Amino acid sequence: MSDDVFAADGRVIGSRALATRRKLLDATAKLLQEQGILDLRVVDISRDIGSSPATFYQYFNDVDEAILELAKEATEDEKPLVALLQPGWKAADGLERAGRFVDAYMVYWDAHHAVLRARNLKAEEGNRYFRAVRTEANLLVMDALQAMVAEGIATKRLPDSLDPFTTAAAVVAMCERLLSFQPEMARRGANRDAIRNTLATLLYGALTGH
Amino acid sequence: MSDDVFAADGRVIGSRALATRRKLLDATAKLLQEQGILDLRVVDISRDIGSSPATFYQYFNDVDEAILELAKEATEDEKPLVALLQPGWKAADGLERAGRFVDAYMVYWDAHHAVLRARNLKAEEGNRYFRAVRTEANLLVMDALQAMVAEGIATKRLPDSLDPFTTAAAVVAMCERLLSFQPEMARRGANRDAIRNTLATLLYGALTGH
DNA sequence: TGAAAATCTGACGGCGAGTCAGAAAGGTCT
DNA sequence: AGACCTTTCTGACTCGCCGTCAGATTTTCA
Repeated sequence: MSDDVFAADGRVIGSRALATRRKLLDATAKLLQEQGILDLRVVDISRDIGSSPATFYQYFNDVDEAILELAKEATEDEKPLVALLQPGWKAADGLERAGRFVDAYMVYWDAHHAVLRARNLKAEEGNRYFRAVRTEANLLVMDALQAMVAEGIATKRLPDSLDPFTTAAAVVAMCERLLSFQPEMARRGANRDAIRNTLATLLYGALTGH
Repeated sequence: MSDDVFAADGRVIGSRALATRRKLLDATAKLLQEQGILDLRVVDISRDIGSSPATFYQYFNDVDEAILELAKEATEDEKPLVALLQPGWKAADGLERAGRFVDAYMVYWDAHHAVLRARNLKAEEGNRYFRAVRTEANLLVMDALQAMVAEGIATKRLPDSLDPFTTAAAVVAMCERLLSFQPEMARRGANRDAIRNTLATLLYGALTGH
């Protein structure tokens, strides 16, 4: 009943319209990636699908609304990451498990980095809708991370000067931001493997105290 | 001879023009802070100083050029941070020294976050000038961080699976990004002190292995 | 003070945002 | 098939900002 999709004026749309809307979203994602959010034009998106700006406004009140939709779709792909963050990383396999999480995070990031960057920018600039989407996405992972830190503190491996929630945020921050730097670091000689292993080591340390 | 300041057409400008240019830069910073980069209009900047758009274009070819200038100015304020990152953080005082660095970083971030966010966005979207400015700024701090990590690895306190450069990048990433999250984390109960102490603990751990 | 240099701005052409009335396409019923 | 209705699309328009330039205004200094 409620996976109905709506046009900008609120009416439920049919299958032809749904296809058009999908094409617009894909074109938005593509151009966001190619040109960046600052040069994203509704005219270009429309032209890209061989249509006119008026068509775009049939489905979205503005570009933000389309990006927000893409951000929500990206959140779906973040959910599986949680499965890689079950407590109990031990010396024997902890580093390897951290590595697997980093690998998965890299794949996720690669697939959505343009949209995630846009989402974060809008969230940081105070847009409440983007804030909500980012929070929802981050909490998925952060709840799991927080539990691991709490366990580490309980077993005295980690100092109690760590706030679990903030530590979880720091770990997410590290992952996101380091991957943003990636192209530039590559230019300075740090390759993908070095980033991967360093990130895994840092995560393992911050989360377990090993 | 070469701290001359130039207008957009390349001529050297006098003191009246310099003052106008300064006012434009300040207004740009103010509006960047208030409205965010996506809604920044040359018209608004000009209006803010009681002038017309044409005046803006006397001094800058476009808004990016003004933001770039502000980013360069922000870099100056980052330099003093390096002094807080001399190797030799020991158990006795290391955590406290990490805390002092975090404090200084917070002040720096508060003063410039709008500009730094804009700089990072442009850099990540591939703008070479913003990339260069960001790299220059980050390297100041990262060279110092890298040296500390290298020392930690040499003394076997840190595992050699850490790449010093990447670790340095991760530390910068954590600082930058965590402060971005700050307003949102506050809403979820993590106060400024918790962030400060957690960040200090994580830095101390990542840099020294303690 | 008057002429030259420096600085500022009104006014304009161009382009993208967003709207709306009506055209086109698709579906239904007889 | 054809008349009619609903859904979807778009041409054409207004508005506001961008970036330019010629000329107005202010400052300088001989």
